[in-house]
Amino acid sequence: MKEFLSIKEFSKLADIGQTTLRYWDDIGLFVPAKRDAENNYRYYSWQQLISVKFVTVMSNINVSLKEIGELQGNRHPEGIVSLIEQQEKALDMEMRRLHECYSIVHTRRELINYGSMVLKGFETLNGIKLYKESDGGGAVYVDATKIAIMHENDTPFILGPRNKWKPGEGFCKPFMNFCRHADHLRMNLSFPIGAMHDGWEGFVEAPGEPHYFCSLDPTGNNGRPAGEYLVGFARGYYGEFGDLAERMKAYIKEHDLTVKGPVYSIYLHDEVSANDPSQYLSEVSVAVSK
Amino acid sequence: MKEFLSIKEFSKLADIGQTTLRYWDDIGLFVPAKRDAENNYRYYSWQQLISVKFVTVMSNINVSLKEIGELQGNRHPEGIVSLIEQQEKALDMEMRRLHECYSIVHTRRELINYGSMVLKGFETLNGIKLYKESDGGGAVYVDATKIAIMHENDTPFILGPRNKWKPGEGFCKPFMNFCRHADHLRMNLSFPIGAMHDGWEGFVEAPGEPHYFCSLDPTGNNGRPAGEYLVGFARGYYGEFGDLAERMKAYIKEHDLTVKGPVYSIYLHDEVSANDPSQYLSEVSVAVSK
DNA sequence: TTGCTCCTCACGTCACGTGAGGTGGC
DNA sequence: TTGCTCCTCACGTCACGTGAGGTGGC
Repeated sequence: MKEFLSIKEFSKLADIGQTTLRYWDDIGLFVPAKRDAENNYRYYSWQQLISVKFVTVMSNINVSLKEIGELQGNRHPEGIVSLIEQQEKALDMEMRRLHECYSIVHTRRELINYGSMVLKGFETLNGIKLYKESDGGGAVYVDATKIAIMHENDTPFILGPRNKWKPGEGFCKPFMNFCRHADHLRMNLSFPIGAMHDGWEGFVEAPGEPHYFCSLDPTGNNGRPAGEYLVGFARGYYGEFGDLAERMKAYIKEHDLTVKGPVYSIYLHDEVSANDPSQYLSEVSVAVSK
Repeated sequence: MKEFLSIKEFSKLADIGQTTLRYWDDIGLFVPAKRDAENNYRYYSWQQLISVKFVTVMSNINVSLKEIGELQGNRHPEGIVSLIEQQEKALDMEMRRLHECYSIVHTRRELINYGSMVLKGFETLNGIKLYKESDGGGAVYVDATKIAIMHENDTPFILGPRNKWKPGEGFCKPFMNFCRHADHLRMNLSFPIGAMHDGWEGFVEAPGEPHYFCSLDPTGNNGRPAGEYLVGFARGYYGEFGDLAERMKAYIKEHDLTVKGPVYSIYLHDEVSANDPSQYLSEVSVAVSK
């Protein structure tokens, strides 16, 4: 009549570590059904295999051992149901939170990958997106030094407040102001951040002073619509686009293009993915028609 | 030219606690851009608002600060992408795990609630399910002391191995054997557990010795099909059904019913939801036709 | 005697939280 | 002088993990 399990047997069947079981015993959360009077060995009943599982589940969903213990002492259906109801709600929120984190890292990964492809001249493109130069016959590779017309998909974002630039001041104040509005605009600042100029003239005048910052949240209610864009790339620090504006201007003139609508700047490689500011990479795009 | 932020300002804008920032500085994970030479005040740059957000996101998805720190020291696109790819997979598993936990507590809550309704004679039924006595005209209340015919929905489960009962032995060995097969049968023992007899005769012979145990996993590939069932309730310890078999037998004879198929026992209130074994509540059901 | 399981006790770990006691500029 | 912000240092917390040293039955 072997009705009791040693700590090793119990640990194996319940899939819980022995040290965890000893700890739960120490704090009085889950005590063995029997103790050997001589050597103090712990013995668990088979029924405890059932009740211990509830403890592990609740612990797995981040209920503190204290809270679990309070219920273990006084188990009744209403108390258990009320705890479970609370935790179902908490779990729901936790899963939403994780999903947002997933969305954040996924968005960033796509930007970095895009940037890496640009730097490699799309050697690794692999047919995921089709980038076409306007003057070429078919699909050709584009690298970071080239200006090209590309078809871009919809890129949603949340637009921040309008920036105010005072002469001599850098990104600091407008950017901090953007951060301050995060809560109010329901922005999660962990998403990659982009920038926007109202129009082409504004960009040419002051490429480093965008009219808006934006949070590249895929659930955003605003964004860059799908379509044909003139696209250029620049390496270097935030807002430093080198001669990119000039090169794009020359391209527009040469190909007799008309640009319209806002100019979008997106950092593909930034603080997060590079040590050296000279290695940062941004994409500038503006809608075009012939 | 206020280009730097005090720890308080930075803490507010980034939504990270000051103690956390000091700790991250201590361990070298995320150090302020500047330190005041005189009073050792910490000053953060606005750019750090961007990079710190990546740290918080990675930390939020359970990447250890050590792992994050290793990348912070040597940031390059490939390393970041590789870490993110790993974490996307880990996040996916974590979300599945949480979803299973949700399913576990939800299933248990439904059983407890059902049990509580039974004990209250369905006073709180509220039209969620329709329980009918076979001899009554319409829908009537059923309590734990009554035998009744009810329409039951599909109840999925995973069936364990066939139990072997030796005379004089209790639940212990068969139940432990069931637990031992958990991994192999892809059962999560945290789900509520039920039992099954092959047929009515087997149940009447030995109500406390079911032929199978089962895990009430809603994704199970087996289960009690939807249909009309003769249902009875019993209070008391595992496998102790009192005179329930006799009462059900009398009901069958009186109403000239034919029972068929397996007999299902489900614990509505058990170890988890009650202190006192005399308060445990189980439901026994078997398919019937007239 | 050897190997195995179990015990207790002390200390470590991870990512902070919480005061205590002191500084520095308006 | 008062209030505010910042500092360091020490200790606490939560849920264990990790030996160290010892027991007890085959």
